[in-house]
Amino acid sequence: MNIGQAASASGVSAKMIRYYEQIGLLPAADRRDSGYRDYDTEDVHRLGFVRRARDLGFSIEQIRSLLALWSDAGRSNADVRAIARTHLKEMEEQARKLQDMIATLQALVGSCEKGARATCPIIEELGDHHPAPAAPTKARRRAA
Amino acid sequence: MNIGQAASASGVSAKMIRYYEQIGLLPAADRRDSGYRDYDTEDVHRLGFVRRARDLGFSIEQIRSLLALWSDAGRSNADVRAIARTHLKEMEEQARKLQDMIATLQALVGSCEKGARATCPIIEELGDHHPAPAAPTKARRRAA
DNA sequence: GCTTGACCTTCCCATGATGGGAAGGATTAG
DNA sequence: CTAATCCTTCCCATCATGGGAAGGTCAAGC
Repeated sequence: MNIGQAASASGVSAKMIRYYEQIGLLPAADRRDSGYRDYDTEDVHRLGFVRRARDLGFSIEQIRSLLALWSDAGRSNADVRAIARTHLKEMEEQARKLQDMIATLQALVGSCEKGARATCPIIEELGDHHPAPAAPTKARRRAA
Repeated sequence: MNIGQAASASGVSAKMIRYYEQIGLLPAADRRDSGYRDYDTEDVHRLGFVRRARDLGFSIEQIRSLLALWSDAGRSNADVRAIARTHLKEMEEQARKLQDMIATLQALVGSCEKGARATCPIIEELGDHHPAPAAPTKARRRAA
C-alpha cells in the first residue's frame, strides 16, 4: 500500500513516516518501480507501535530501544521496564515542575483577585518589587 | 554595562538577550561607539522580569503582553489576571495529559512487574494486543 | 607603547517533532 | 487523453536555546 494508506491505517502522518525512515527509526520502506514507498500490514503494525509509544510521551530514542526490544524474542522484561521507568521518572519530574508553576501562579492570581490594590501582585512579583540592583545581591540567580 | 554583566545580573544569557532584542520582545539596547550593547539598571530590571515570567512558563507572546502591562501605568489588574489565567489553564491541561500518561505507564509497568510472563504487557500494549513481535521473520528488509 | 586574553559583534547551524508548501513525476478515474 | 489525486524530494518554519566561527574591542600587565 501507498504511504498515504499506511498513514491513515496507522495514525502516523505521511510526513512523519518519511521522517522516521530518514532518521533510521524505521527501516527504509520497499519501493515500487515508480519510486513510491510500499507498505504491508507488518509495517502498519510497527507504525502503530510507534504512534502509541509517542502517545505515551516516549522520545524517539526511547522508541528506538523499545522497537528493538519489541522484535527481540530474547528480550527481558526488565529491559523494557527500565526504559519505561526512566520515562516515568522524567514525566514525574516534569509534572512536579508544572505543579510548582501552577501553584505559584494560582497563588498570584488569587492574591491579585482578593486585594483591590492598584498594584497587581503578579506584576509586582515578576518585577521583583524594586528597581534591580546592579550587582547580584540576591544569591538566587542561576548562572547563565 | 556590557551584555555579559547584564546577563549575570539578570540571569538571562547573553544569547537570549540578543534573541529577545531581535524578536522585538525588548527594545534595542543602546550601543557604544564600539558597537557594544550598553545596559543600565532599568534594562536589567526588565530582563529579570522576563526571566521570572519564563520561570513561570509564560510564552514569549504572553510575556510580551505582560511587559506592556508592566510599564502601563493605566493597566487594569484584570488584564494581567486574564493572561495569567489563560496560562494557568494551559498548564493545567498540560498537567492533566501528563498525569494520564503517567497513570497509564505506571499501570503497565506494574503489571509487567507482577506477572512473570514472558510477554511484557508494555510491549503488548504498544503492539496493540496483536501477536506481534514477528521479528523480521520476513527478511525482506535490510536491517535498520 | 604593545601583547594577551577576555569580551563583544554578527552569522550560521543544531536541537525535537511536526507541519507547510513548491516543483515535478506517477497513478487512477472518467 | 485528461484532470485530479497521489507520490517524490527539497527547503522553510516552528520555539527557545545553545554552540561555534570569524573578526573587532577593551582592559590589564609589562
